[in-house]
Amino acid sequence: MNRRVTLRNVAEEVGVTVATASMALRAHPRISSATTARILEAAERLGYIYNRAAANLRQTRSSLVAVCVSDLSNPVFNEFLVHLEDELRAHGKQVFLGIARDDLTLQRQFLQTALEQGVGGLLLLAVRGTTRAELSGLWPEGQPKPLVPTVLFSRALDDVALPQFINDDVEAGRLAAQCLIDHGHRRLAWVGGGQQTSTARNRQAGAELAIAAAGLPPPELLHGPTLRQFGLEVAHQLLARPEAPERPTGAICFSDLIAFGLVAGIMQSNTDPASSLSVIGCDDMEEARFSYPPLTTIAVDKASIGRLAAQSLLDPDARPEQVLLPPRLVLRATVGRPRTDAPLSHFLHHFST
Amino acid sequence: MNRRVTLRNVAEEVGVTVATASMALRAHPRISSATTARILEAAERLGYIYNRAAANLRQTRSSLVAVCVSDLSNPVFNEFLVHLEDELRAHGKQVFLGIARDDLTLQRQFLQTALEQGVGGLLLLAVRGTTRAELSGLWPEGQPKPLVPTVLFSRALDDVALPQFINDDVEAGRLAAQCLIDHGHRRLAWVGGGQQTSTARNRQAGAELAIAAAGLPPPELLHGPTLRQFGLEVAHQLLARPEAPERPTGAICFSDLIAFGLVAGIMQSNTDPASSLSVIGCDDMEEARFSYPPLTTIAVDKASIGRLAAQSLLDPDARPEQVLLPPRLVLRATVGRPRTDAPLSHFLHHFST
DNA sequence: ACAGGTTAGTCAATCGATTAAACTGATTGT
DNA sequence: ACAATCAGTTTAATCGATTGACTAACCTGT
Repeated sequence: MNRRVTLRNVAEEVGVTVATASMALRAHPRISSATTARILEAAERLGYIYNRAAANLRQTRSSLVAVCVSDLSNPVFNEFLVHLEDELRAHGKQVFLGIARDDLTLQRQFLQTALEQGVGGLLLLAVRGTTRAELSGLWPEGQPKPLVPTVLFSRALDDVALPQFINDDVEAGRLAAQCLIDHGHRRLAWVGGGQQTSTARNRQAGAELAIAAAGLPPPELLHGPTLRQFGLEVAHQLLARPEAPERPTGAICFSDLIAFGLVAGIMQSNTDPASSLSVIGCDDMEEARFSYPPLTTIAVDKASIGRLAAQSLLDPDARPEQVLLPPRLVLRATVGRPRTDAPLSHFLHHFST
Repeated sequence: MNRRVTLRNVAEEVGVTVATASMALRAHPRISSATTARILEAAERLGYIYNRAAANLRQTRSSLVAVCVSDLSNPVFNEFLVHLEDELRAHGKQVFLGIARDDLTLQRQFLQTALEQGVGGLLLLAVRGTTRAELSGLWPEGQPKPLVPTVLFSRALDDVALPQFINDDVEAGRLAAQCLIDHGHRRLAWVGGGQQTSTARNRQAGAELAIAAAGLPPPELLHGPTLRQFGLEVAHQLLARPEAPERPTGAICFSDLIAFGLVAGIMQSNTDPASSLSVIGCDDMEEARFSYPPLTTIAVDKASIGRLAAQSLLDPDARPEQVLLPPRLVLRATVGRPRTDAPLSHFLHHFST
C-alpha cells in the first residue's frame, strides 16, 4: 500500500505550509480565497484523503459513535439500528458497531474497544444480565459521569443514572393482556422472556397487572428464549393438551418473534390462532403485517426511540432520565373470541365464515 | 469530559519514560518483567485506556474494517453481517458499519468517510447500480489496486478486479425453476428483482435457462422491489385472474422476502400455495422455516460467504477472483403439484389430506 | 512620515503512541 | 585490567492535522 497523500504533500505542491493548507480546507477566513482555491484544486488533483484520526487526536474529540446492540438475530433490533444510524448520520457522526450476541464478555470487550477507538459517545442496548458493575470499564465506580457520554435504548437499567429511551413495557404488557381480556379470554398464558431484561420483566408485570385487575387467575408462565423455535414448541405443547380448563385460550407473547413461532405451530396443527389459541405479540416488527395470519401485536415506537436516543446523545444538556415511549395496540388477525364450551361449537366452527 | 489517562501519566506514576511504558504494555522482551509488572499495575490502577487512533497514526495501519451493506431492511443482509462480524472479531478487527439504504450517494459518502477514518479494509455489498466509476474515490482510475484492500460479497461487480464471494445465483435460479418443473409446473412466473443487481440478473437468468431447457414457454416477468408488500400485491393480482392458461401455477421469487409476501397474499385469499400457486423463494432466511406454510426455498450459504469474505480481506495474498458458493434446495411446504384441469379437481381438493 | 490596524500567512507546539538509535552500567572474555 | 558484550532504559523523531502566537507586508489616517 503506497503511502497516501497527506496535507504536507498538498501544501508542498501549492507552495504553502501545512498550516495554511489545513486552514484552507476548512475555509478559514484567514486564508485568501485565491490561495484556498489553489489548495483545494491541488488536494483534488493529488487525491488527498483527510485523516480524521489524526485530526481527532489533536482535537481530542471524535466523530465516531459506538452503537452496541445485544443481538441482531432478532430483526427488531435492526429496526432500532436503522433509525439510530439515520439520525447520527444527519449529525455528521459515524457508527462504530458492536454486536454482543447476548454475551456479557463480548459486550465488555466491545465497550473496551470502543473506548480505545476513542468514540465520542455510546448508544447501548445492553445484554441481559448487565448490571452497574458490568459497566465499570465505561464508568468507573465513584466517578460522577461515564468516560464517554452514554445513552441507553430499548432496555432499561434501573440502577444507572443515564438517559434511557425505552418503550413503556408495563403499558405494553397491559395493553396486550387487556386486548385478550376484551375479546373474552379468561385463561391466559405468558410466553417467552424470563426475568433477565427490563423489557421482559416489565411486559410480564404489565400483563399480570391487567389480568389481576380483571379479576382473572394469574397467567400460566411459559418462560423461554426469544426464538421462533420456542414459540413453535409452545404451540405444539399447548395444543396437545385437552381444552378447558387445562389449556389457555390466549397467549401473550413477550416478542413478535415468539408469536410468529407460536402462530406457525398453531397453523401446522391445522387450526388457526383466532379460533383455537389467540396470540398477541409485542414489537410490531415489519413482518407482523405480512405473516399469515397477520399478527395482532403491540407496536413499539422504534423510530422515536432510535431518533430520540441519538439526539439525546448529541445534546450536552441531556438529563439522565428514563423516557418512556407509549406503545399502541395493532389489531390484526391472530386474536379471536374464545370458543364457547357448548359441545357443538367445535363441529360448527369448521363451517363458519 | 476530564482528560483521560495517557501513557505519559502511567509512566510518570511509575517513574519511567513513555517509551518504556509503551513497550511494557506490549510485553516487549527488552523490558524487565519487574518493570513491566509495575507499569501494568499502575495502568490498571489509574484506569489507563489505550488510544488506538494514536497508535494507528504512528503505525499507519488500522484495526478498523469498514463493512458497507446496501440495506439492512432485508433481514438476509443481517445474516451476512453477523458472520462477517464474527470472523473479523476473531482476528482482532473491529467493524465500522455503513448502511447505504440502497442509495448510491450514501454509499459514496460512506466510502469516503471510511477512507478518512483510516480503515484497514473494506467489505462491500454494493448498492444496485454500482459501477466501476462509482468506486473511483476508493480506487482511482489507473491505479493497480484500491486505496485499501477491498472484498465484495453477495453481489458481484463484473468489471472490477477484486475478490468476490458470491452465491452462485445462476445455479440458484436454475434450482428454483427446476424444483417447480419437477413438480409438474409448466406455466411459471418470475417475481421481483429487476436487472440492477447481479443477484437479480443471475437468478432470473438461471431460472430462464432451466425453463428453456425443459422446453417450456418463458416465464412471465413480474419485476418489482424486494419487499413483502410487493409479493402481497402480486399474489392478489395473480389470483384475481382466471386460471389456466392465463395464470401461472408456480412463482419463482427473487428473494424470500418477496416470497413471504406472496404466500401471505395467497393465504389471505383463503387458499394455499401448494394447491393454488406454488411459491419458491431464494435465500433461506431464518424466518423461512417458521412462517406458515414453511417456505420452500433455495438456501444461500451465508455463513461461508461471510467467513470467506472476511478471511480473504485479511489475507495479503488473496487473489482478485470471483468465488461462487453453491446454493441448495430446501423443500418445505409452499410447492405442490399443479392442479389437473379435470373439472372435479377443484371440488375434490377440499376433502383431500 | 509614522503609529496603529488589517490581511495573509508562517512557526512551533501539541495530541498519544511507536520505534530506531543511543546511552548506561554491569558482566564477561582474554 | 581493558575492551567487548549485553540487558534495560532513555532520547528523539515520527505519524497527520490543528491552533495560538507571531510576523511581514500593505493600508489608512493625520
